[in-house]
Amino acid sequence: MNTLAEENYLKAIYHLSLNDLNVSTNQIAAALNTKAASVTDMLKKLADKELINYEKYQGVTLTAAGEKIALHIIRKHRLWEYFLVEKLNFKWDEVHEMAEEMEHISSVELIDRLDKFMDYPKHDPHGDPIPDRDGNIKKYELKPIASLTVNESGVISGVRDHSPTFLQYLEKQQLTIGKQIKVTDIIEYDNSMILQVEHTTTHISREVAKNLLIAL
Amino acid sequence: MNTLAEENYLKAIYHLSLNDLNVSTNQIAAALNTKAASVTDMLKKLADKELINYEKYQGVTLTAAGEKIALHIIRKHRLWEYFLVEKLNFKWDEVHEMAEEMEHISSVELIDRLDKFMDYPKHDPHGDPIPDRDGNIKKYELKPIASLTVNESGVISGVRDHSPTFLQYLEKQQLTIGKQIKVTDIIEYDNSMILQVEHTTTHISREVAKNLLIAL
DNA sequence: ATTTATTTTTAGACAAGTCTAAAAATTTTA
DNA sequence: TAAAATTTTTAGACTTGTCTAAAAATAAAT
Repeated sequence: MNTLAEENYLKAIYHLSLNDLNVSTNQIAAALNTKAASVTDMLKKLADKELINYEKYQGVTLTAAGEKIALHIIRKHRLWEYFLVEKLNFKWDEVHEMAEEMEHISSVELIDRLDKFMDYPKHDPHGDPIPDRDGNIKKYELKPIASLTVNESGVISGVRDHSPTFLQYLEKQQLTIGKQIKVTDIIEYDNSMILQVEHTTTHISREVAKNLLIAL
Repeated sequence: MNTLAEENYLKAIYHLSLNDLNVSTNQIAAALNTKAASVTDMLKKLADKELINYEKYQGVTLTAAGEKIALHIIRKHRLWEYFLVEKLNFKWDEVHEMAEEMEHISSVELIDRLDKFMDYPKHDPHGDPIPDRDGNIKKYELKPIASLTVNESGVISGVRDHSPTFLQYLEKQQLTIGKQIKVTDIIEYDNSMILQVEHTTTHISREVAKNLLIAL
């Protein structure tokens, strides 16, 4: 259907679109670890296939068809991540690279059965929503802990940084998905925050607070 | 490590080696649905990497390194087939194409955990032995039902033809892995055989008898 | 033991996806 | 708003894996 490279471009454009309406060539190049010239070549191909809207120098957006494909890849990625954590007992910081390969396995029937096997999970191990088979995805309604003020609380429900080092740090501090937290103090000097997490207290930097998300 | 194409060539050569010591260019081309000229190109590349022993016009054999890679791919293929049948409830005739994609997922840790998750199966759904993580594989010690004489019996333990049509036929006749069979008669005219399978009687052609294997 | 048929290899070409270097367009800055 | 900086595109080249057509080697047949 589509090549591996095309799928990776569509997925990258989808993710970048969440932050910027028009995605630039350089952004895509950075996300895919390739060069701008290569990106331009591929953008022409994807535009020919009507998977993206592309005008020279103006950046790109996904067409409905392109977005559907991107969401299908993301669905597969997140279901496989869930499988790896829940069934094969990998940690949440270990599964991304494997899922990057597994998301390209083509069978739709396989993914539907996998979904059923795991009893239709709604979120992957990092709290990201899993699109359904028609490409419907729950709107992302989380906000960073950094936006809270003293005495506000919430439930940890997602992360903005998926890097293993960040995830390992959170694990060590017990700051994992589902945990109830409360902001007990904010240090004015550096905007770092003191959190109450279950029965312990943790001190996190503003950097961490911006990348840890709670449910609204 | 190795490209997808290289892995497919090594696997094909391994399978063909089970019937012929030296595998010919044309045999490989037929197995991979490609042209002899393309095969020659790839054989040079694999020989450069010392994964095959190759002398012009003489056919090829796998080196120890090449065989190890082939067996690793086959291990992954068969474990994924087992997963698809035992965990996702696919039928034995539906899993080959999916496993062809899944066998190229690279993580060794993933496969070891999958193996454990399924409690270390020894055979895939078609009765083929699953190599261990070091590339050791049980010697194939099965013989076709066609080699039996009247009143001999055995347990169905493998197939020589993995095509969906053959597997579906066997399924319908209840001729599946693990079934005890006994030859009650052989029709001299066409060498077809009458089998006792549990409490029923089935009549199979010589063609089928050659492709259905029982344990020694 | 030659001729014929078959198999295999070489030669040259092509598509996908990438790259570097240079040109063109856009954006920023003074 | 014109010059400078940045971004994006074009041009041309390279790699991987494939192909067709033709040449070379091997095997089969008379």
